[in-house]
Amino acid sequence: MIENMPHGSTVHEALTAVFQVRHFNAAAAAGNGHPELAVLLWQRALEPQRGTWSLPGGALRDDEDLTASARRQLAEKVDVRKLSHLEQLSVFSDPNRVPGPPRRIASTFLGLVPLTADPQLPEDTRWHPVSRLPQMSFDHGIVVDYARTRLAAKLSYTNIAFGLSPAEFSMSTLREIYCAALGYDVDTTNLQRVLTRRKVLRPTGTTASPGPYGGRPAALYRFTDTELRVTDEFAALRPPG
Amino acid sequence: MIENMPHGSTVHEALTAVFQVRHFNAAAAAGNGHPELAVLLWQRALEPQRGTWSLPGGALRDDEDLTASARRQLAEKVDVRKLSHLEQLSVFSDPNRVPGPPRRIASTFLGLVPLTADPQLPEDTRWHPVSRLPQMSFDHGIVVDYARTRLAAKLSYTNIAFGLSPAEFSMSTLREIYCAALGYDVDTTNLQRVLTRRKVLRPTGTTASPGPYGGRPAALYRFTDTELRVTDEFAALRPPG
DNA sequence: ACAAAAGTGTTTAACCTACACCCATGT
DNA sequence: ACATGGGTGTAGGTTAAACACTTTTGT
Repeated sequence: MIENMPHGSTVHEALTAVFQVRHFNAAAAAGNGHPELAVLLWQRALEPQRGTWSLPGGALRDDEDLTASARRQLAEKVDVRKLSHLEQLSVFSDPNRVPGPPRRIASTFLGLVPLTADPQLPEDTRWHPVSRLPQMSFDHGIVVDYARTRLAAKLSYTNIAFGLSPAEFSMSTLREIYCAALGYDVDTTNLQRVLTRRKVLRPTGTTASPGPYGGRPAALYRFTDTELRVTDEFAALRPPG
Repeated sequence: MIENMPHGSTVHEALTAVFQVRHFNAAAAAGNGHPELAVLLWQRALEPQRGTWSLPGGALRDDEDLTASARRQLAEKVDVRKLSHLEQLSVFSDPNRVPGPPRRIASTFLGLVPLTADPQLPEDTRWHPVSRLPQMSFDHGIVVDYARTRLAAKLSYTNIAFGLSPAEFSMSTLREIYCAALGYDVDTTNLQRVLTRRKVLRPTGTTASPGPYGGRPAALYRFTDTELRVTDEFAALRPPG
C-alpha cells in the first residue's frame, strides 16, 4: 500500500440541498394554489461562475466531522434551529468537478425545513422551486436532482416527512406536503391509513378551526418520531415467520 | 464563506467491503452444507493495530475519483476482473476514527464477486465469513456491518444479486446465494416468481445435468442486466394511474 | 420401484388504490 | 337548506408467503 505519496492541495467540502415546501405567490399564500418543493440557494458574487446559484456549503475543518461542518456552513445562510433533518448523501469526487486548484471533493447532504418555518435569509440567498431552477454552479444541479430523488424515495418507505411538516397538522396539509415533494397526487384517505398502519402518525385529539367558507373542522396529527425510521423495510423477500 | 483557512494534512481514503458467497469447509465444498457470505480482509503486519484485519483500500490520488481509487487499491488484493459490482456507500469522517496525523476520511464502497470465481489472494489476505469476523482494525467492523445491511436491503428491491451469481445458474443455486447473503431462508418457488415478474431473470432454455444421486435436471437462468437496476421502486404511495 | 431434485398450482393473507358515501360546520 | 371541506366504508386488484403436489431423472 502506497499511502504517503505526495499530493496537491485538496479541500473537502460539505454541500447541502435544503428543501422546504413553500407557497410561491400571493394567491397561494392566501390559501389558494398549490405549494411547491423549494431548495435553498445563494448567488455567487465572485468568479468563478459569478451570478450562478450554489448550494450552501464550504470546507471541512480539522476538528469537525462532515455533519458538523454541514451544520456550521448552513448557519451562515439559514437559522439552523429550523433544520429538522440532515443526512448524508453521495460523494462527488471527479478531479475536474470544479475548476482548481485546489481540488474539491464534495460530500453532499439532504436537509429539511418544516412547512411553517420562514427563516430570515441573507441578501444573496433565496428559495427556488425545484421545477424552475436557475443557472446552477458547477455540478450543483446534479446534486439537487439526486437529493430530490432520494427524498421522494424515502417518503415512500420511511417517516422522513416529519422533516417537512409542522409539529401539528391536518391530513390535507400533510397531503399537500406529500404532493409537492413527490410531484404527483396522493389520496388523503389512503395516506392517512398507510401512515397510521405503520404507526408513523398519531392523532392529537384536537381539531383545527375551519376556513372562511365553513367545512368540518380537521383533526390534527403529529409524527410519533422526530428521527428517521425505516417503516417498510422489505418490499419483498421478507424473513420467514 | 471561509474557504482558504489553513488546515493540517488530511488523507482521503477509499475502503471497500468486497463480498462473496463461499463454501467454508471440505464437506461444504463437496456439495453438502451451506455456503456463507464472506468479506475480503487483509491482516496488518505493522503498527498501528498490528495483527488486526482491515478492509482493502488506501489514499486517493490527485488524478482519480474515488471509484477509480477503490478499484486501483483492490487490484493489489484481488483480481479486479472478477469484480462484478462496485458502488459507493457512506463516508466516515470522525476526526478521531483512526490515530493520526494525518487525519483520514474514509469513503466506503460495496464490492461483489460472483459465487464461482476463486481469485488468487496475496499471503496477508483472506476471505472471512461475516458471521465470524476476526478482530477488526479501527472502525472497519462498523463498515462491514453497514455494507451487509445495504446489501441485504438491495437484494429486496434491486437486481443486485447479479453481482453474487455466476453467469448461468439453477434456481437452487440462486436460492443458496440469497439465503447466505440475507441470513435467513428463502423459498425457491417464490424467489423464482418474484424475480421473473420483475423481469430480473431470464431462462436460458438449457439445463444442468443432475447430481450424482439423480434428480430432475435444473433449468438454467441468467440475469437480464449486469448493471444495478431498481426493480420495486415504490413500497407505497405509487404515482396514480 | 424408489429416492432425489426440480417445478407447478393453490390457498391465504396483507396491503394498497380508487371511489362512493356520510359527517360537521359556516352562511 | 346548501355549499364546503373532512372522514369512513368498501370493493377490487396486486403481490407474495406457505405448502402440498406433480414431474423428471439416476440407481
